[in-house]
Amino acid sequence: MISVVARDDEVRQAALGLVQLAKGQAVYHQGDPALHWFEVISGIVRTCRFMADGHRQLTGFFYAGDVFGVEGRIHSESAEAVTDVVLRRSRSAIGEQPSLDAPRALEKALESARRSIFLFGHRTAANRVAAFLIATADRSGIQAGVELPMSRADIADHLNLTLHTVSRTISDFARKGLIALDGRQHVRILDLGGLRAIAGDEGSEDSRIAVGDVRHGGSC
Amino acid sequence: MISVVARDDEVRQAALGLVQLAKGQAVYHQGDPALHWFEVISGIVRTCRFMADGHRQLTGFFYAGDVFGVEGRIHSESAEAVTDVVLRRSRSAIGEQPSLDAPRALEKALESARRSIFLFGHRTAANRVAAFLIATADRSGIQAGVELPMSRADIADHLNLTLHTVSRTISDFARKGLIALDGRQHVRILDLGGLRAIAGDEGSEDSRIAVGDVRHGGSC
DNA sequence: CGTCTCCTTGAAAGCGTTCAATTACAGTGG
DNA sequence: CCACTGTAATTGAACGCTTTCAAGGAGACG
Repeated sequence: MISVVARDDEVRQAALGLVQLAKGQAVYHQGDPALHWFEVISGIVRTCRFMADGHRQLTGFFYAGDVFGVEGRIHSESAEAVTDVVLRRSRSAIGEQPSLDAPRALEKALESARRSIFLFGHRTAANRVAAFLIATADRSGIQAGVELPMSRADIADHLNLTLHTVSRTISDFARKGLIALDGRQHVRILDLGGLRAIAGDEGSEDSRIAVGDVRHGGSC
Repeated sequence: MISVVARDDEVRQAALGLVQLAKGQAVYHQGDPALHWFEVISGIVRTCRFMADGHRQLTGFFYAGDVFGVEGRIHSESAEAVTDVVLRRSRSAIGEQPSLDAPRALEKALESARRSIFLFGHRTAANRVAAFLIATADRSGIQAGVELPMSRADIADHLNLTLHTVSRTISDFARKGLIALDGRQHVRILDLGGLRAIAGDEGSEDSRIAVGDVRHGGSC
């Protein structure tokens, strides 16, 4: 992991507020003052939080166009480069100088947080991994293929599972013919319908919400 | 929405954009157009999402001062009154008429979403229930006592557990002397330190990312 | 006093974790 | 180009926790 760019704490700033980081480097750390927020220009970033018991919780993966680091005065999570990345740095949206883009950044941040909650809501390991694969495929753009540049441990900490369970589940999917593994980090989706069935949801948010006049939870 | 208030009150409250709902009633349903967002004046509201497999996911509890319903064009979750509630209704923050309070509402929504993610991140049932009790105690205001107006099923769906496991865990805590149960819905915390230890985090670190004070003209 | 709903508790089964070992892969140097 | 080496991923087996199935109890309300 040769650092051809800036070091962790001395982020190099180019003319346009662009920041380049090598794979594995930290954008900022949990507890740092939240002076800026970031937009991903290229590459992938993960945000994570280190709990008192030592285990790591991954709160999101951020792709090109995504925004992260929108928080109060102090970053409650760390942000790290999953791949080599280029970011655009913007002044903090909150508290001080309100930028025009700030509300949009907040919306995107909220959307991302909701996506995480949605993933967690799935009950079983198969549910979560399937939902994760579908969601990742959607965001990667390529329809039938999913790139997984993050490690199994990253996925595990994102889904609140162990890397063993993630690995097992992915292998199971391959065994059942739902997906095909082209190397470790590339997944071809063979049976999207089956995957969706396992995930237990429709996958797309706005288009089909089958809420007729179904009275949920009668005692409400 | 359905109003259970007397006529004269209704008129008075409508002028202020206030809405009153009885326990169990829905504020809006999943899939409804998101024309407004809401601030809790009194009482407690839950937001929930119904998954395709039939199970319910509770994405948050909202207390006085909290804001919910800040979303895109369509509500991706339902909102329901856990107790009798009074709400203030505001015009939708997103897309159309930008209100001055909109960014603040977004910030609060984001804070709430992060809180949920934080809860989910805990590994075991004991972890999650302990974290939930501490968080709820903090928000309820009363230090050593926690009111739990929501059902065990609500808590379970919030923590992604079954109501059985929630019940068992709470009973265990009581058996170990960490808490005392005064009826089903009131919990006295006897050993906050022990509870924190089980929760596996400090609990207070997160409560400070709140966005309370928006500073005007402050320098970076 | 009965009924209803919600909560608690028990026992067994299922699933994910843990511990432990093996295998695939990328980077390096011969 | 191929062997070597360290890291990441896969797989196996036993354990433990949560769920599931099933039953019993506690309040609330008429």
